[in-house]
Amino acid sequence: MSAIALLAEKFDRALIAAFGADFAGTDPLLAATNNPKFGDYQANLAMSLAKPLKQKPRDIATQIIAALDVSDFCEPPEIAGPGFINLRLKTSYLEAQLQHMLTDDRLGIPPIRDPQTIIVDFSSPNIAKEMHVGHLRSTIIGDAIARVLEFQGHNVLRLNHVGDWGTQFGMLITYLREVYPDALTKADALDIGDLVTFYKEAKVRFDDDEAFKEASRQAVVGLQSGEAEARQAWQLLCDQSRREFQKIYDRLDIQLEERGESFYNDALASVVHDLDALGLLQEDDGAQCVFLDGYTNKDGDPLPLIVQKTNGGYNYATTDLAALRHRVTRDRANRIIYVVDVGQSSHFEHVFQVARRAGWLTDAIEAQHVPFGLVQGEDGKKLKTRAGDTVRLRDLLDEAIDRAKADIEQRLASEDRSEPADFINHVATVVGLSSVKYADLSQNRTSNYIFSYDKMLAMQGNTAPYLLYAYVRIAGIGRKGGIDFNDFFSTVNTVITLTEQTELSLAKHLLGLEDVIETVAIELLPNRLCQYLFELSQKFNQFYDQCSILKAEETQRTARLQLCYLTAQTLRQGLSLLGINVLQRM
RNA sequence: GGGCAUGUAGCUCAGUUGGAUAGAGCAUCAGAUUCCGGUUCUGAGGGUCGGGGGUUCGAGUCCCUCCAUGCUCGCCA
Repeated sequence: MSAIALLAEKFDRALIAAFGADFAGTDPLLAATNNPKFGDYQANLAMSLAKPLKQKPRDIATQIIAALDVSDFCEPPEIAGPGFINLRLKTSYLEAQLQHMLTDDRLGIPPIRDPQTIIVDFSSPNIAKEMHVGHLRSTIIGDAIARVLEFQGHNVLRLNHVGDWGTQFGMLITYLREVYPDALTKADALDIGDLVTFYKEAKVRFDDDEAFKEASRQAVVGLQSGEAEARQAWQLLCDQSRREFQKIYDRLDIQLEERGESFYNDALASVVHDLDALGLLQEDDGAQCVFLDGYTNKDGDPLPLIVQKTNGGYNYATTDLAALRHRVTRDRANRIIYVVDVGQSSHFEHVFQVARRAGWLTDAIEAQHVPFGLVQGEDGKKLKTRAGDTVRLRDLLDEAIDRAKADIEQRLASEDRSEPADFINHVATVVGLSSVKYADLSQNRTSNYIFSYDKMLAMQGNTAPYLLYAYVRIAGIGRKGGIDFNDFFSTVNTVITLTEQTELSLAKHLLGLEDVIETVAIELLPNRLCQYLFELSQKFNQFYDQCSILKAEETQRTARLQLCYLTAQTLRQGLSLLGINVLQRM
C-alpha cells in the first residue's frame, strides 16, 4: 500500500475518534507538499471542516493530530499556516519499503483488487490508405493506456476499429472499375502507394461528379448487402492494407486486435430496428434519425443523429452504436475507452447519448472519449511534408531513426569510439522510436502538440534520450563494478540505509510509482507518468553527482547499489508502460 | 450564430479533488570535475497565469462576461 493510501486510512480513524462516526469517509485532502520544508505530504481537511464543525481550522487540526496514530511510519505531524497538517515519512519506513521493493518483481505494487474488463479502442487507420501522422497519437497514447491498465491487472481488450467500410470504399471500387479493374480481382495488383493515389483521384471525382457520387453510394449499398464482386474486391484491398499496417505495429511493438467497421455489418439493421422499437426513431427528409437532447443545428432546430441514410445505407454513427452495444453485451466491458482526436468529441457525445437512451449504455458502464490534439509542424500548422502532403507514418519513423543514427555516429567519432554496425542500428532504432513516442506522451494529450525532431532527440531536457541515458549510466555502474544486479541482492544481504539528502529524495520518489500509475489509470494522462520518470532521472543524476557508489565504503556501497538497481528497475518498468524499451549501452 | 477545446516565462509545456512564495525543460548568463559514461550537476535572470468582474479563510484551478486562436454544427469517417 502506498504511503498516501496508508495515511488516508489513518485519517479516517482519527476523524471518527475526534468528531464521531458522521465524519467517516471524509476526504482527508492529502497531497504531496510542494516544498520539502513542509514535509512529504500535507492534509488540507482542517480548513474545509471549519464550517461544518464551526471551529477554527487550527483547533480542528490539533484535535485530529491528537487522535492520529501514524507514529510507525511518520515523524510527529505538525500544524502550519491556517491549518495544514504536515507529515514527514520516517527514514526507517522508507528503508523498509525499499527493501520490500527489492524483492518484488512488481516493485511492491500489488495487482488491482477488482479487475475490470476494459476495451481500449485506438489507432483505427483506414483501409486503402497508408498510416499517416494523423494516426500517430491515437496509436501511441492508446497503447500506453492499455499497457498501464494491463499492468494494473485489468482484462484489457485492445481493438483496432479500422475504417474498412463505408462510402470511401464505394468510391474506390467505383473508380477502380473504371481505371484498373484488375485490382478488384487480383491480389496485390497494385502497390499500396498507387492505391493511395487512386484513392485521392477517386475522392476528387466523388466531390466533383454527381453521377460518380451516386455510383459510389450504390457500390456501398452493394457491398453492405453482400454482392459477390464488391466483396471480393474489398477483401483483396483489406488484406493488402492490413499487411502494411502490421509493419508499422511491429516496429512500434504494438499489439492490436482488428475488429473493423465491417465486423458490425450484420448488426446495423437491428440497431435501427431496435431504436425504432424503442420509439427513438424519426424519419426526416427520408433519413432515419434520432433527435438529440440538448443539441441544435445552425437554425436552432434539434440536431439529428442519422442512423440510416435516405438511400438505405448506414453510416458511422450506426456502426459506432452497433460496436458500443456489442462491447457491452458480448464483450461485457465495464469500461470502454476511445482514443480518438478531439475533433470528434461531439460525435461521441451524440452516440453515447443515444446509447444511453436506448438502454445499451448504463450507469454501471463507463464509456469515455479520450481526446487528443493535433500534431503540428514547427510553424504551428498541421504537420505536412515540404510538398504539402500528409506525412506518412513510416517516413516519419524512418526520419527519427536516421537522425538518431547521425547523432550516434557523430558522437562516436568525437569520442574516438568505434562500435559495430548492428549496435549502431539497434541504438538508433530504439532511440529514434522512443523519442517519437515519448515526445508525444510527455505532453498533456488534450492540447495540440508541436512536432520537432530536434527537441525530441535532444539529450538534455524531458526527452527519451535523457531517461535512457540515466538507465545506461546505471548499467554502466554494474559493468564497471562487475556486478550482475539480477543476482547481486540474493547473495548480498545488506539493509538499505539512507543518510544523504539526495539519497532520501531519490528514495521517496522511487516509492511514488504506485500512486502515479493509479493516477494515470484514472485520468488517462500518460504525461503524468513521463513527468514522474523525468523527475526520477533527475533525482538519480543528483544522487550520482553527490554520492560515490562503487568507491563508497561498505555497507554504504551496497545500499547505494540497491538504490541504483531500484532506479533502473523503476525506469525500465515505467518506460515499458509507455511502450519504450531501455538500452544497456548507447 | 450554437457547441467544444485551448490561452501560464523569449520558446515548448507541467500545475492532481480550490491550498502555503505559480514550477520544469530549452535558450541566455555564471559556476562545479583526483571519481562510477559531463549525454551530468549547482546557481542566476526572466510571470499583470488572455482582460475584467464574482464566489471564500484562500483562485492558474470554480462561476459570469469579454477577447484571441483552433475544431465542429444532418445523410464522409
